[in-house]
Amino acid sequence: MDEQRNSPNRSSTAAEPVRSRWTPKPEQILILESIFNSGMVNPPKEETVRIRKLLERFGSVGDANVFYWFQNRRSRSRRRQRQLQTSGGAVLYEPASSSSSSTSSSNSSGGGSFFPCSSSASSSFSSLVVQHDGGGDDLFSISRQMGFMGGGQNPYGCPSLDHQPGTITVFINGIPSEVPRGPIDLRATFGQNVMLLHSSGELLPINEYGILLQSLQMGESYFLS
Amino acid sequence: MDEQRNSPNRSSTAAEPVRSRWTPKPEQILILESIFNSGMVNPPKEETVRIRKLLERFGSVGDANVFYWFQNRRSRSRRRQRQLQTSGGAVLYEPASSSSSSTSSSNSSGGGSFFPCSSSASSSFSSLVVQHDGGGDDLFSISRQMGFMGGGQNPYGCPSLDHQPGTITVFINGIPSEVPRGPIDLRATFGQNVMLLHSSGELLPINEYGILLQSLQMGESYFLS
DNA sequence: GCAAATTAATGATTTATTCAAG
DNA sequence: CTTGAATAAATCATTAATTTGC
Repeated sequence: MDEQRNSPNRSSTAAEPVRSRWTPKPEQILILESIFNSGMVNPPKEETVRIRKLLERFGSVGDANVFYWFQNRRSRSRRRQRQLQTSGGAVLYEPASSSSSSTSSSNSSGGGSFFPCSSSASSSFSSLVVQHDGGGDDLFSISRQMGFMGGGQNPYGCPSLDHQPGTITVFINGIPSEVPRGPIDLRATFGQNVMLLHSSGELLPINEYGILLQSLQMGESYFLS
Repeated sequence: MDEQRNSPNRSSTAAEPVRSRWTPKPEQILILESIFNSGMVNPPKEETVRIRKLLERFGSVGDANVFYWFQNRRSRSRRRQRQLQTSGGAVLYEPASSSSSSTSSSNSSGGGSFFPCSSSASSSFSSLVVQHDGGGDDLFSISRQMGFMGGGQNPYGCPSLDHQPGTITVFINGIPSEVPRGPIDLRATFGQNVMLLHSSGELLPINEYGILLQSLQMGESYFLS
């Protein structure tokens, strides 16, 4: 990291600090989740700034807020995964959430189309089963996954301006499914402790955050865990 | 904290990252130690900026460097103290250092007078026994000791511009000694695991970092450990 | 003396934990 | 109860001390 606590607001009376905190807009959370699930789980400073600028379209944010968000996202992902690991396991297709009812937690809150995108293929996933509650998880540690996407422009899916076309159709457990091209957050999509096998029997490699390292291939067949 | 890693330099060839790091000047270390030992162990952002500006008189520094320095100083203080706690203890007047000989470690390197001060009474201590190697230590945790010295100007001893006059004379173990007015880092001055008693028998309170919470009183007698 | 090799210090990064706003 | 913010602990990585062989 860099700097340190910012104390964005300080009461003038100096007696009671009473800080307030950033409350991310649903649109912002969608963007952040999208980026995280696209595999960029620990954006370097440079990227953080770009992300912040993106988010600012929907409300004021600081670089620090973005940094914190990713830090907490990683941390809590990992923790939940660990708890799952030690206690009951092998719950396939489980929504991963703890609280009961609707749990419109965080993203997927509002209804409308947020981004100035071509409506489809933003952070789809939705066509497949669970309403992912943002519970992608991992195990050990990672170092320097930065350097994604070379020198270029906008690495993330839709939130950016010029994005890659769209989704591809694959067969998962025999069911034709639309998935986005590129890395996929397996656990966030299908639930915890999930593995994906190609029809050849080969296990698809995922990183520590449960994200597929390569895109699924159009028209291919895969099987879950 | 705030931001995050900065990657101050990046090789243009992109093959070998080879980052370099800030190497504080002895003068800068003296200033930092002085501030830390004065009791400000976790300066808030605002203070950090002021400290950085001070340090810049002796070489380029960033706010982040200052923040890191205090963070590491606290952390390593605490760790060393913990190790002392668990293993052998009660080594009085021990220089706290591990390596053998002269150990002109870090600060106290050059000979001349660093600060544009009135030569005397900068970060004295020196008149008393051990050549403090910067081994002040503490125990558990602290939160918000900020708010020192009210709204004002320059809280630290000499490095700042307009400083408090000077030192006072007290008797320690019967020996007349010059100590600076204000908080004193007990362990850095006298060694690890040291306590100071007033001649009345009362134990002087120190904070978690081994720093006296109040100034010694001119002419009084104190006893070590 | 000196430079390569080794070790010790310490700046910078990441992870874990804790606190508190909402 | 969730989660943004802050901090501490652990770790990584580079720089300075030092040791060693010539």
